[in-house]
Amino acid sequence: MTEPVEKSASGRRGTATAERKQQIIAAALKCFTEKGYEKTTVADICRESGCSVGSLYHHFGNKEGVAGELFIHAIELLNADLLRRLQRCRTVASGVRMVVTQYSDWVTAHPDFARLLHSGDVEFTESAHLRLREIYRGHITAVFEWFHPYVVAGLMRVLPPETYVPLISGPIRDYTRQWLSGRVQKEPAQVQGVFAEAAWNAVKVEV
Amino acid sequence: MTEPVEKSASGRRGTATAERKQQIIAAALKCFTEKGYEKTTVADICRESGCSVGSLYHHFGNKEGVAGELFIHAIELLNADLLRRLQRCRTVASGVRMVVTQYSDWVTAHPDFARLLHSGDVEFTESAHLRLREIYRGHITAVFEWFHPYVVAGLMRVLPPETYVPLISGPIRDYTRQWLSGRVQKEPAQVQGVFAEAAWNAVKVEV
DNA sequence: GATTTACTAGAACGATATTCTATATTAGCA
DNA sequence: TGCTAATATAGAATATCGTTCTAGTAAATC
Repeated sequence: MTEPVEKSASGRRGTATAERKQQIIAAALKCFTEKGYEKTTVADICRESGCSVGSLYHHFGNKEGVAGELFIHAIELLNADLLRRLQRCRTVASGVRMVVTQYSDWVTAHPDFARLLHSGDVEFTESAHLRLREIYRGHITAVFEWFHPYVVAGLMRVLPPETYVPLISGPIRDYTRQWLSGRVQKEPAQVQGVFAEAAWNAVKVEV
Repeated sequence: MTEPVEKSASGRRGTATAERKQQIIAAALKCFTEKGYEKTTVADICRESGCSVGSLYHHFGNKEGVAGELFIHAIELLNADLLRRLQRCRTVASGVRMVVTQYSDWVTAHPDFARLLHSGDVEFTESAHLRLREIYRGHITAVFEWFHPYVVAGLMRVLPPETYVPLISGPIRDYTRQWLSGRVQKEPAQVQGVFAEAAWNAVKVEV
């Protein structure tokens, strides 16, 4: 199980390579969405993208490699969208609520990505795992930096650091999970109000 | 893929069969805990339990069948434990807090079961799926019945029914997930106070 | 005791992820 | 431009693993 190549992409070759990888990624997303990760075969992905197994393994190392890149791509879209929307908030309350509403809007708009992110059965290669940890750390740091001034100003409760994320995002994530598995009907975006309010309630300073 | 046999267990044969099934279940739990569901092979389970493939398939139909029974067993332990502890509560506030503290106590005490319940990559047979839905429905009903009088009495907020579970249990479940994946160190039981308080805060009637 | 049913065993099978070998294409450079 | 090394593609071969099949054993029932 050798790691896939990662080379400087110069000229025509580079863009062609990037396109091919993109085709495979797109085909994989389609297959995973239709049949789930476990049930899509690499033959499926090859058929859908029109590439050979050799080519797929050359670029991604293995099936997990494909899923890993797709997963990371999805995470980065989600994270970037949050930071963008968070920058526009002008009060702590709206910032906390935004964490919830952005998440529910995003998963409602991109259920295929959401399903992938929640699926849990994607095992990662060592390198993807490390990269993911790094991305998570960076994102959390950026979000905490946004909130930090308000904590200092006494507008947000001081809590054990590792509890903020579950307190604010836990309920909407839990609801989303149930929605993806078909246990509840209403889209996350339709019930975000309740969860956004609860999130602010959980971290605001009592009057 | 024929369904496994399910016969009346009478005499020596019956107990021997039950023991054998139990051995397989126990071996499976051990393997899943050590290597994860996907990476344990049925050969692993057979080796660990000392049975043959034929025997395993006779009793459980397939690998999912083993995981399904284990999963259901775990869920039922968890649910029964909650209902037992909930019955001893004498106020709404303590009941809501109990939902959180019981969960965190239980997953801390049974991390192997917790890992299985959170793993997400167990696909179920049709019958296991239906049984699971039934169990979930019954449990939710029982829990809601306990809380109902308090809602009627105006001591708990009236919210969309499908939001109670995420509001109360979402944060601790989310935290547990992070704990199981190694992203946070403290056991759920060590931070349950914050989440129990938040749960009550989310559903209590404002003064 | 005979017969049916439940159980066990392990070989055989089929599907699928992965590796291997060969070939083609492109980039870099003399 | 032609040569060489690095990249990329293709598909056959391999290995692993879930599942099925066939045969044999033990227990229950009559």
